[in-house]
Amino acid sequence: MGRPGLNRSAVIAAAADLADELGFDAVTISVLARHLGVRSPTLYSHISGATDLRTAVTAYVLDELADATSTAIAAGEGRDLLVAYADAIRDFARRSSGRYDATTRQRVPPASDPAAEIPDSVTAAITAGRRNADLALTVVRSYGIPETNETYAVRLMSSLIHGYITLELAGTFAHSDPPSETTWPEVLDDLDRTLTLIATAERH
Amino acid sequence: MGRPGLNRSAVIAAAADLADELGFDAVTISVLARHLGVRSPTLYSHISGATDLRTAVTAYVLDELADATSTAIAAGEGRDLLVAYADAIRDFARRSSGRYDATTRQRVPPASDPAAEIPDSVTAAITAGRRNADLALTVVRSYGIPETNETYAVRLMSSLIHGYITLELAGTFAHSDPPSETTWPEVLDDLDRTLTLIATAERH
DNA sequence: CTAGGTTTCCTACAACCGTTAGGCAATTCG
DNA sequence: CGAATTGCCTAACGGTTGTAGGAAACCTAG
Repeated sequence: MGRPGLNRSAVIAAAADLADELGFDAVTISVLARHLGVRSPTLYSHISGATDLRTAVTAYVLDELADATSTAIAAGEGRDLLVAYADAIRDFARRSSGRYDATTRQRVPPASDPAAEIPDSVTAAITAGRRNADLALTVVRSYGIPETNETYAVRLMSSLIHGYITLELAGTFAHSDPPSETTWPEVLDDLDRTLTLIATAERH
Repeated sequence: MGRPGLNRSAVIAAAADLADELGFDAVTISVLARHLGVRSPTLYSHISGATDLRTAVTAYVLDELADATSTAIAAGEGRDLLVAYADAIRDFARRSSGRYDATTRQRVPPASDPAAEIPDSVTAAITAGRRNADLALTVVRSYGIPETNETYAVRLMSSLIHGYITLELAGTFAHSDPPSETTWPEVLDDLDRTLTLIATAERH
């Protein structure tokens, strides 16, 4: 039925590649259409607009990231697990910075109109986001952190990893010694120490 | 000489306010012109284009942020200084999220063409960025951290603070207990502990 | 008070992007 | 082979960036 050609998945995957090539800001209908060798209106058969496209890319990339970290933390626990997890995220961000940008640059819609339909891409992004949150929880739990402090530990770990990667990618660390490559393991050392402390010591 | 009216500073200040009102993405020639009650081409007398405008806003806001943290850390040392510093940044980000976005969303130009002129707004942003970096260094130094580890400590502290604020602003912490307000002081506690450790313990 | 110069702002225009509407052609199924 | 389905197209509209050139307002000098 009908003739074969592009489909939604192919369009979104191409958009993710485009983000890596030219930056997430270049993920736009016209640029993407040019890259795919079609005219702009063609894409509206597969996506419902520019925001839908970008949100769909975010969801797609969040799933890729969850896949990457998921396989990285397949084995090990405690410090090894933390390093594997953090390295997986950082490697992902360095290998494809446009994709990583997509995971952070997408604002959650203000949920303004309760009558408004929630697009598929939004729920997909939320689901994929939760998947990543669950993986972070797995890492924290391997430290034996009591349930009361799980959320706190996830926030601490995520903030530090995300913050370091963001600043590194923005070039903030590029103009001072030592190289960012050197300080990264030290950051993980200190994070490991703190997570261990949270697991063992009683907190007020 | 000439008639009075807008000038570059007024335009950029208005753009910063616009970022807080409608988000940094809304900082665009046409929207800004509408807000100022003039036509779009008018703004080209004061700025050289959309990118120049956004970069100038970044520089302007980075200076505001440096002002805020600078007065916050006027007194105190160690833990008190850290809390004052971090709270100043977080308060700034929460009070004006569009402005804070401007500090992070601006990519450094790839410095592609060595023959290309570097616009004033870019050098201003770099200078303002360095001002903020120096303030971070002041906080770290008050812990008595040896010079060898200063850069590392700045990176650790900046990553954690920036990461937490970014995720908090993105709403990542909004759907889990305890509230973000509660975990923030704990983050600073752990950061204080780690900075103290870096200052006293010998590091490999 | 008038003339010049300077600066601000405007209209007009070209190019590009997002988006909608409607039509042609290719493919697949009965 | 015919028909439904689907993919892509052209045409067109509104909005945005950016350029060119002109008109009005203001300050200063004579």
